[in-house]
Amino acid sequence: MLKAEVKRMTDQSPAEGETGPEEPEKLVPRHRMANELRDDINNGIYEPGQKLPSQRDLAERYNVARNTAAEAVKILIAEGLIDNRDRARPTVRGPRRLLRLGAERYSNRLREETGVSPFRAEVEKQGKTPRVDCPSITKIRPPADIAARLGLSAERDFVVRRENWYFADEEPVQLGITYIPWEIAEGTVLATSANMGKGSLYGRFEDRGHRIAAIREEISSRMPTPEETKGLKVPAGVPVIDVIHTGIDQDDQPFEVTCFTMRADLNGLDYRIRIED
Amino acid sequence: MLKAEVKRMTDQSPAEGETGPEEPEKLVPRHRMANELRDDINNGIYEPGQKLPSQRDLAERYNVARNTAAEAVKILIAEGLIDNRDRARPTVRGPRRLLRLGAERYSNRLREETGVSPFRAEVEKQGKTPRVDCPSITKIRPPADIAARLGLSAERDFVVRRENWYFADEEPVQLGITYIPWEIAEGTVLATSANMGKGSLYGRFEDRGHRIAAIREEISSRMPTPEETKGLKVPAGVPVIDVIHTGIDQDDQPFEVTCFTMRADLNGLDYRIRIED
DNA sequence: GCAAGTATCTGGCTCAAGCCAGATGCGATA
DNA sequence: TATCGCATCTGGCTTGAGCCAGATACTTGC
Repeated sequence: MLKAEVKRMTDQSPAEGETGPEEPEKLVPRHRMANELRDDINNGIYEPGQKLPSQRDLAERYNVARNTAAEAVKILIAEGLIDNRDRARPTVRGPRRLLRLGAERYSNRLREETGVSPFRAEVEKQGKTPRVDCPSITKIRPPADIAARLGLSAERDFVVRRENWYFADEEPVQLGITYIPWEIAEGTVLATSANMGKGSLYGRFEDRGHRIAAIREEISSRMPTPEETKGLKVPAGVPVIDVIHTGIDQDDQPFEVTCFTMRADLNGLDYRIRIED
Repeated sequence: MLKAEVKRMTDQSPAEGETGPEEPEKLVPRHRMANELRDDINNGIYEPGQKLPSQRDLAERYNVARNTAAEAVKILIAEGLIDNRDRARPTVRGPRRLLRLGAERYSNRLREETGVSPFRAEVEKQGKTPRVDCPSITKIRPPADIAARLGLSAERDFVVRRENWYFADEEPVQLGITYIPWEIAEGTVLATSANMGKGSLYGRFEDRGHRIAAIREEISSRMPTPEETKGLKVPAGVPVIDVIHTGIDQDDQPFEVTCFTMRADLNGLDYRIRIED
C-alpha cells in the first residue's frame, strides 16, 4: 500500500508516457476527481470517520469549480462511501457491522429456552441497547399481495396489522409490518396489545394452535422511498432490503405474514438450510 | 442583516412535542419538483416506458432553472424510478419481474431429474434466453474471508477460482465467483473446463465424494462499485445483492464457496425453510 | 423512393456568482 | 472558569450562461 506517491498534478496534461493496456478513457472532471477521491479512501489516505476537506479546498486542489467538487463528492455519497448526515461535514463511512438475522430466530426451542427475541440478542451481541416499538395495531382489509399469501380474500376478510419499529441504541434499524388473519387474532393480545408476554409473538400463535413449522422468506432490495429515508434515517447511498416473511404452521397453513424493511447498512441475512434430497 | 429579532428564545424546544399532523415542511425547489414528478409517476400520469418531457420543458413548467430541473430528475433516478441509460431520454422505469432464486436450486433430486440448472429454468420461465459464461478459471491463494469459510489457510493453501457471468437475453444479470479447494478440484474438470457435464457443478463434487447436504447463504445489499456498474450494466439507482454461498457436504464439511453479485432490479431470493424444533 | 447530409434539439456537464442556515471557533464578559 | 455572542466557515442549493456530443427530424439530391 504505497500511499507515498500521492500524485497531484493539477494540470491536466496528457502526460501518458507509457500507455498501459488500459486506454485512459477520458473522464469528465467530476469523475476524474471522484475516482481519485475514491482511491484515496480505499487506500486509507482518508480514514473512516475522518472528515473530508471543505468543498472550497477540494475545488482548489483539483482545479475545478466548487460546484464540480460538490458533484464529485455526491458521486461517492451515492456509492455509499461517504456519509453526509444532516448538514454536517461529509465523513468517510467505515464498514459497519451488520446484524445477521437467520432462520434460527424462529426456532421454537430457542424461543422457549431463552425467552429473548433474536433481534434483541443480536443487538446486544454488538454491545448496543435494543428497543422495539409497536406504535399501531389496527384491523384492516389485507393488501392484495398479503391476502394471496395468507389465502384470504382482499374484499371479504380482515387482518390485524401490527407495525413494529426496531432500534439499536435508539438508531432505527428496521421496520416490520405483521399481518394476522382476524380469525386467528380475534380476542387475543395479538389484536390488542403491544406486549406479547412470554414466548412473544409465536408463543401466542401457539396458544391458538399454530406452531411454526416452516417459513418462507422472499428477499429483494431497492432504494428507499423518501418516507423510508426519513423514518428509518437511511443515509444517502444506502439501499433497503425487503423481506416478505410468511409463517407456516404444522398443517402447512400460512398464519402470518410480516413485511420487513431493513437498512442495508445495518442488516444482513444468514441462512443455513438443509438440502432435501 | 442579522435576523437577531428572529432568534428563538425558546431555543431547543422539544420541537417534536406536539407537531401538528403534517406541517407543510417547506421544500427546496428541487425536492418540490421531484415530489410532484414522483406523484405523477406513481399516479400513472407518466406510464412506464414513457419518456419524460425535455429538461427545458420541465424547467419552464415548474418555473425553475434548467439546472434545477435536471437535479430534480436526478433525485428520481437515484431512487430508481427513472432510467437514464446512455444518453437516451430519461424514461419511467416500470416494475421488472424478478428472477426468484431459492434453495431448491441445490436440490439433488431436482438436479438429477431435470439436468437443467435452476438459473436456466428461471430465465426460461420468463421467456428469455439464458446464457452462462465462464471466462476464467484460475488457481490462486484464497482471499482471507473465503479461506475462513472453507477451513483453509490463506497463506499455504490453494483454491480454484471460477468466474461465471449470467445473462438473460444477453443482458447481464449476475456474477458468481466460485472457490473450490485445490485438493478437491485437482485433476478434475472443476479445475480446467467451463463445461461441467451431466449434473453440472454439483455432479462433479459428488464424483469427488462431496454430496451437498446443506448450504449457508449470507445476504447483504449495497450500491455497486463503478466496475460492477460497468460490468453488470447496473442502472443508476439500483443496488446489488451480495450472496456468499457455502456448500456443505454430508460430513458437515464446507467444500465450495460462491460469491454472487446480483442486480437487485432483476434478482430476488426465495427461501422456504423448515424450522427445527 | 431512398440515401445522405444538415439543422435542430436534447441531456450531460462545467462554471462563476451568490444566498442561506447551521456549525465552529474565539474572544469578551460575568 | 464557564458562558454567551458574534464573526466566520461550511455545505446545500439555485441561477443563468454556455459548451459538447449524440439523437432526431428534416431537407435535399440522386
